[in-house]
Amino acid sequence: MTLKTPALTQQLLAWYDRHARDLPWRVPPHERKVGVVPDPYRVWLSEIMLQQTTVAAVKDYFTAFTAKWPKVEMLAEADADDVMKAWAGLGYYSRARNLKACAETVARDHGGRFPDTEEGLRALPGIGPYTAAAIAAIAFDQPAAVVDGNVERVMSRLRLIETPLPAAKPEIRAAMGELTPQERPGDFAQAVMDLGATICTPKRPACALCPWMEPCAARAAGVAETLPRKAAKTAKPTRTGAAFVLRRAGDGAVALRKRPPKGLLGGMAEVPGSEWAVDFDVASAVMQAPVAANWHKRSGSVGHTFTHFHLEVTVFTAELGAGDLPEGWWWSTLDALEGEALPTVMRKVIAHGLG
DNA sequence: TAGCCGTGGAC
DNA sequence: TGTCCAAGGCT
Repeated sequence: MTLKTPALTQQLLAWYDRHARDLPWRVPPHERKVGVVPDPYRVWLSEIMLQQTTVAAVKDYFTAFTAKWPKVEMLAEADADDVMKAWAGLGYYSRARNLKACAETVARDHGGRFPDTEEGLRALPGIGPYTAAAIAAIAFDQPAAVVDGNVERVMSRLRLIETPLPAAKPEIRAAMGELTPQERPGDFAQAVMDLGATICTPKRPACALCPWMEPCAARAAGVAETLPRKAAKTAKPTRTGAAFVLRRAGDGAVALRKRPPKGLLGGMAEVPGSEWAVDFDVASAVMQAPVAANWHKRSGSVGHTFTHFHLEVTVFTAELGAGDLPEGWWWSTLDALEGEALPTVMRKVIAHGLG
C-alpha cells in the first residue's frame, strides 16, 4: 500500500523547491527531478563533517577532501596521518579516525559501495542514528526519519512538545516519522533542516516567512522561541598547564610530538607540555620541562575552551643548539608547521611562543 | 546514561 | 566577556 503524503509534507517540499540552500554536497531539487542522483560517498563525507559543525566551517574542508580523495577507495588507501592533517582545525578528531576506518571497511567489505539501508549504515564506524538515516534518505531514497538538532527544534515547535530534551527524543522521532514521505524522503529531511537553519532558528525565529506558520502549535501558543526545552547544563571548570616551544638553533624549527591515539585531540600533533589539571601549579611548571634547556616564560597565557572545560596554558620557550630529540619527536620548520596535524589550541600556543 | 569529545561565529 | 550552539557518536 502507498501511504498518502500529508499536506504538511507537501507544503514544505514546495517551499524547499523554491528556497533550498545551494551547498557543495547537495543535488538541488530541480536536478533530482530529472534523474540526477547524489554520490553516496559525498553524502557520507558531508554528513560526517557536519556533525556538530556549521555549514560555513565545513565547506572548504569538503572541497579539499573531495579534491584530494574523490572516491572512497582513495580515502581508504590514504595515509592516516595525511587524513589527520587534512582534518586539522575542524575539531572532534575521532571523526577523522572513524572516517578512515569507515572508508577502509566500505572498500574492503562492501566492494566500495555504501550499504543502502539504515541498519547497514549504522554498523559502520562513526555512523550513528542520525547519520545512518540521513544517508539512507538522501543517497538511497529510503523513508527514514532523519532527526538532528534542527529537526528537534522544528518538530518540538510544530507539535508543541514541551518535554525537555533528551527525554523528548522518542516523541520528536515519531512526529518526524509521521511526516516523512515515501516519495522524496531525502529532500524532505533536507527541507526540515534548511527550515531550521534559516527560518525556525533557535533565537528570533522568522515565523512570518515560515511555510508552516499556520499549523505551528508553538506559534499559536506564543512559545515558539522557548522550544525545545533542554536540561540545565553543568558549568565548565578551568584547567591550567604548561607548554614548551622548543626551537632549533639556526632555522628556528619547532619540536613536535604525537598525542596518544585516543581521547582529547587523539592522534594529533602537539608541542610537549604538562598535564592539564584544575590544581596545576604554574610556579613549578618549568620543572616539568621535557628537556634541559634555558627556558624562558612568555608573558601572559593562551586561553582555549573545549567542550567540557576551559584551558589556560603558560608557554615556555627555549633554543636547543645540539642533541637529539626524544624518540618519536620531530622538528617542524616554520614552512612545514602549517601542514602539520596541529589542533587549533596548539597553533595558538605556538603562535604565542613565536610571538 | 551521562560524560567525553573542538571549533568558531552569533549575540 | 560569557554563553549558546551547529546536519552527533562513542562508551
